[in-house]
Amino acid sequence: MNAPHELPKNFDPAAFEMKWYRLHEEAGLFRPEAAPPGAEPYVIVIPPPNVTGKLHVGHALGRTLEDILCRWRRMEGRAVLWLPGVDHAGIATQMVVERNLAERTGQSRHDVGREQFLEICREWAAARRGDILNQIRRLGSSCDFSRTYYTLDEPRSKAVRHAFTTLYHQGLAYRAERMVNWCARCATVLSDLEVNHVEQSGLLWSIAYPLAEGSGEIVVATTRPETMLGDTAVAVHPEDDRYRHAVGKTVRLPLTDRTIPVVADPLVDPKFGTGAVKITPAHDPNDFDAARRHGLALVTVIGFDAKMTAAAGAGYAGLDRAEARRKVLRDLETAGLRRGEKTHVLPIGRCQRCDTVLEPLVSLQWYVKTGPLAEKAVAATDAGETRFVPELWKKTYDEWMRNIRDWCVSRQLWWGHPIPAWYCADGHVTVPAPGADDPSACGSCGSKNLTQDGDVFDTWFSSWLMPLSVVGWPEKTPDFSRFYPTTVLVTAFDILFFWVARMIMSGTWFDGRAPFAVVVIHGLVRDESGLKMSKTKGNVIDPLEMCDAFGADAVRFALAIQSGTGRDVPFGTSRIAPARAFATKVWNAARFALGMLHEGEPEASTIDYAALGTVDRWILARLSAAIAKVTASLENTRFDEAASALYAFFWSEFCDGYVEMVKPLFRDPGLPEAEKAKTRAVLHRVLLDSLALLHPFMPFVSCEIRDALAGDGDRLPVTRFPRAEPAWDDPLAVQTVETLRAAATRIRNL
RNA sequence: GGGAGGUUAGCUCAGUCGGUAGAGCGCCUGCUUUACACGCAGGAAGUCAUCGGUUCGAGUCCGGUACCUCCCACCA
Repeated sequence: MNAPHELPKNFDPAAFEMKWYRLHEEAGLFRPEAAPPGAEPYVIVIPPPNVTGKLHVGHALGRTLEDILCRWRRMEGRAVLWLPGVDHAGIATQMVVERNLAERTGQSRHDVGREQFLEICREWAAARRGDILNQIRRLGSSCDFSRTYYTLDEPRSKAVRHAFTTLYHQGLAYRAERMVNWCARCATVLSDLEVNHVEQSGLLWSIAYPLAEGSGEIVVATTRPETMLGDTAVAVHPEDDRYRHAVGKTVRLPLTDRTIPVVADPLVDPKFGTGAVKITPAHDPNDFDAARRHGLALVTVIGFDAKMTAAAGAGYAGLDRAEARRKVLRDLETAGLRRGEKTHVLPIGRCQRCDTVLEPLVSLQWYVKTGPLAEKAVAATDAGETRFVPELWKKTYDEWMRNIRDWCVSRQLWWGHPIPAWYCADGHVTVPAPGADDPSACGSCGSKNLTQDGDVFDTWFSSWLMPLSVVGWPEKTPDFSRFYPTTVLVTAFDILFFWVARMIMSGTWFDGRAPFAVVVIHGLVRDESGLKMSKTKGNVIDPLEMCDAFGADAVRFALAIQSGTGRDVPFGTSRIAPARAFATKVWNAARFALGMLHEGEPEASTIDYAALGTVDRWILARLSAAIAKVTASLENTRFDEAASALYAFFWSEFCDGYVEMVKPLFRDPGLPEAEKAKTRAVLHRVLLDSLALLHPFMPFVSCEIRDALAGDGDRLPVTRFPRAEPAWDDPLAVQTVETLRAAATRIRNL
């Protein structure tokens, strides 16, 4: 414990913020082991930031809210475990490393080869990992860094393998040939969630398909003329009189030498377009299904590189899909088969990562059968095992869970967890039992000639296990038994499906217990006028720059006080400046108080309540009310309410009210020292409690001042959180002082 | 096409159980009052989107309308 001391006149957060962080981290205060033995655990797993990324405002908000909860609960005596980690970010990392490689050496990943490329990825990721963790520290996040996880490390790899092999042997992981979302730029399949549907205005072309028997034609309408080269039928509605005569006949497929049948299918909407639809089973999900119903062949005319294949015909093979479209339209025009076009708005799927237009293609991939998992998850959330804050998100979650589709978990990338599946020359699949080693022979035919699947898992296939894997699952570690399930998850709504819903599935499926008791879903951080941040608008705010300019305390407070009921959070210098002003206010109030307190005996903390006057009783009553309000607000995860209550109490009541009222008292030479000592004790107590109350929100300035005041800045993170004192409730004193203050205002007006 | 949310001061947002509307920023007027000009003391400013209903009383509860936002969605 340091001796109480003076504070410098200038409030300079940079002078002490990181000093306190390092001191507390090194003292092990952020580890659950710092709590008294037997303390009830309080566990939060950090949503792991991508190793490719830099801490952005969204992270700053999430980490701030988590830290407020963790610091508060820690001060309440809970064994707080806040687990930090970093995500290996499959596609994102591979993209960055590939780009770097190309810029540096002009080589592609294929040029350097898989092993070499993975080594480069590993080195790059290792170099970046520390940065992002330090950025989390800069915000003051009181994580237990001794337990830091990485989604691609040994324990996490074990968990991924265990999960997949378990699901496989339960019949819930399977390999199937289906129509998938293919990104030709990333050269991988994507899950449905990774597709951005964007409405786009395009054209709907009408094309005539002549009847094979000679006279007549059927005009089909399409938005993708280039795929006609892969048509294997034309479909019309069974009840459509216009086309009834053609059903069962064949048409000549223009630009090819093929003839294709006309089939009747209720899927066709007679009112749309021409009422006749070309069927291209290899390039359209609906047509793929229709082909199954009618036993039609698949003709693949677009390849995984988004170029036309040999099957597209001599004139088209090798063309890019866009060039192919132009050529097809030109050639149809020449053949006299174009029948006009009209504008049409259609939803188009784009790659979430690189915005490339996705191609629906048929390919063989690994899937997780999500139905049974979703059912268990929903049963748990319905039973209240996990509560959503705000509650309305449960509806969105329920809705998604009800309509859930199987999850495509394989990716044609190199960077990620390898898929533990082996194939023999005959195509038999061998997946080891959970916990078993790599197979040495085919499980079906005994062949020793096995090749491991060359794909890796979707990054989310490691993330969805987080609450389990970070505490050692599937091993029954001491951490697992103590810290699973976790207490709270704080996250933005944009990963509700990607991450939150899937974690609930993995927890309930593999362990039986939901992975967290509460999910706190916050909004998006926007700029100070409420606009979405974007590079193009140039309104992106770097939280770390803001920490340097205003102090991390101010950044945190600004975020907390704006984060209302799960809604978007306006943020910017106009929001941070008032928060810094508040920190400065606290600083200066403390400087004043120190001056008063140090004139008398330093240990002036014993309050003789019965002997106190009205003003002292008033501020104690208000302090108690503030404590009650802050505590209740935190219990309801109303960070904005808690911060506002603190701000209003400290500024309006303590500084503008109490301090101004006691000033003349301290300066009155006629007043006996014993009288002053009573008020000094109250001043001391109010300030001490205020700083403790403030600590979860502004950990640094609160420590710096507590250290000056009581010499215990090093222990503040584990100092008891203030509790409301019912004995201080004094409505009469409150009313008297409030009447007095109102009267003062009236007099000043005169 | 389905679903969710929003509309309160110039701006960004609070508003608990229905009882005479609040904050921050901005604006105006005074203040170098020895903690603080990142401050102090005051002030102006709202038809609570709109229509109807319930009620002694509605920003708050119920129904409709308008506009805005977002999410989900394989129909050409």
